[in-house]
Amino acid sequence: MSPAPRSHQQIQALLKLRELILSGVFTPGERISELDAVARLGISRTPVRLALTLLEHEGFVSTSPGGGFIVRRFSLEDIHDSIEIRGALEGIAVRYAAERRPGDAELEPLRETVAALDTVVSRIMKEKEPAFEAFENYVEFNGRFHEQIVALAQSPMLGRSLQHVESLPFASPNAFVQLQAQTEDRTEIMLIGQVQHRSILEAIGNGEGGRAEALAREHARLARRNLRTAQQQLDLMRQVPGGTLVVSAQDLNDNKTARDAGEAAAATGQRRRTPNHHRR
Amino acid sequence: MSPAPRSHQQIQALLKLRELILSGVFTPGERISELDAVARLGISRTPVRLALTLLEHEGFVSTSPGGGFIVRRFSLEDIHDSIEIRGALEGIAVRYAAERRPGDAELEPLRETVAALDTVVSRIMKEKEPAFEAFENYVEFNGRFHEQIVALAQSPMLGRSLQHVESLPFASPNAFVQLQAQTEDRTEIMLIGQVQHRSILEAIGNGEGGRAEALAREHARLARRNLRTAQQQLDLMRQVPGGTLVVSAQDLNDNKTARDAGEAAAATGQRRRTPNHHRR
DNA sequence: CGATCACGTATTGCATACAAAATTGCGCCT
DNA sequence: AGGCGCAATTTTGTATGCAATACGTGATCG
Repeated sequence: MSPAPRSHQQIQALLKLRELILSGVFTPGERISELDAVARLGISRTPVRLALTLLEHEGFVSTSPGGGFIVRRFSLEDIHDSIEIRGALEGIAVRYAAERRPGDAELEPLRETVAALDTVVSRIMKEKEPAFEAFENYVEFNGRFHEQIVALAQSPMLGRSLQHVESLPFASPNAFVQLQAQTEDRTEIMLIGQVQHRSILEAIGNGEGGRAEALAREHARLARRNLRTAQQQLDLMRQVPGGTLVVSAQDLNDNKTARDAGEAAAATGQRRRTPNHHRR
Repeated sequence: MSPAPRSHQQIQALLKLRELILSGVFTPGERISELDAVARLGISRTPVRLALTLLEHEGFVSTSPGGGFIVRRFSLEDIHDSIEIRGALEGIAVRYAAERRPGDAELEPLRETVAALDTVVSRIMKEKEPAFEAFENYVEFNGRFHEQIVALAQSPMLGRSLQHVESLPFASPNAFVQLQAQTEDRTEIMLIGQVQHRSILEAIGNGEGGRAEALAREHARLARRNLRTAQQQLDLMRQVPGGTLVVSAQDLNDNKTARDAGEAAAATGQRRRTPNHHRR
């Protein structure tokens, strides 16, 4: 009937819940009851329940032993490993791409993206106070670059695995770019990154599979360098997509001592309910 | 109250549907309607629907444009790539394991598994007609080996990604072992595989991360060799877990010509309904 | 004779109602 | 006074009913 409302409730529930988790409304370790979510979203239990199950597969929540869902906690090591995994998968992608020996026409879109990145990066490096808009451009073309190398691999399975890894937002190629904009050594990092972009393109064009793979892996590790920076200033971490899900070992202990008995009960596999949660 | 019936309907639905798909009752490309599944399973629509959604995330089915699910088709390239991805992830796992420099006590379980594999392999190679039981033993210890190297990596994210890849059964480490039992060059393959097992263990023990990674990757490629064997005799493919989901380019064309107009309609994004599907 | 529009039917999607399981709090017994 | 057990309430899990959407078929008009 109405023009757009074919957007199903499931999708709405999924998006809203993901947003609530990422924005920190639901804190890591917190238990999400269906009724909570239903009351918050105004959507009935069936689609909410389905959305929560999907979020579990995406890794945002895990099922509690007694039933129900809890928001997952992630450590800095988890982010570190996710980046490494993404690098390995992108490495396979560019190796496949190189070994297929794509024609010039096929490589043209990637060439254009790299050229666009060249322009954006050089502009950012020239200006002392780079405009916010410039970084948005960088995010756009950087994302496109990563999409294109995966597309060039022509491997549905590879795309599937990468999509799964990047469902955790801090594993995506653009996760640390906005943060990078505020760091001191951003010019150095962007320079290195752009050299790697060009080198990967060159390696694919030359059919140098091994070189392309090594480059892609090392390229991903640039994100780990940014991660270390964010690690030192934890307030920066809050700006990283999904950064609110990260709980340091320090915080973990704090939580533990704060929740004392309750946490112990949860550890024994007991269901832990939020004590008094009156609503409406 | 009752001892076991706490096994929920969702899980039953998931298991049964997965079994129906893997056993070939639902053929690749076939549309699965909820009502079909409900009638077949005797479970109400809600858990069936949820199970189908889960199967979608596992990769067994995909959503049809007009709604509903269709059984996914996999090509031999998809299997090839899945194995490569598993190899890459296991490579990271053993590199992490090596770089952690685990103590002797920590490595002991892996040592025992490798020793057990030594025994099984040497027994299989001695006998002219190796007992079926021996291969079952091999499957058990081989699976344990792969579990243990992932555990040694101590990386939840890595475990998560591997679990996702191996949700497609033909990507699992043991997928081709039963098939391997029937091939001519099984002694050679098992010999190589076992040497690799030992070498990986040695590399982890010595802290040789790069070597361990290279070995794990090459080890996974043994499965690709088996895949090539199965490729030549497509009847062998039916013995591989999930092999019924594999549709060669040849079969794809056959299906296409057979379904002619209907397939064309589906290609335009129209919903395609099974014409007359009387039941009961 | 063909094409288009309208109507009928079947299937998906959502919401609610009901049943079962579990946890918490209270009471009783030791 | 403390621990164990029972009961009540909250919450999850399942089933069914209803509404909306989309497809197929038939009829009518050009």
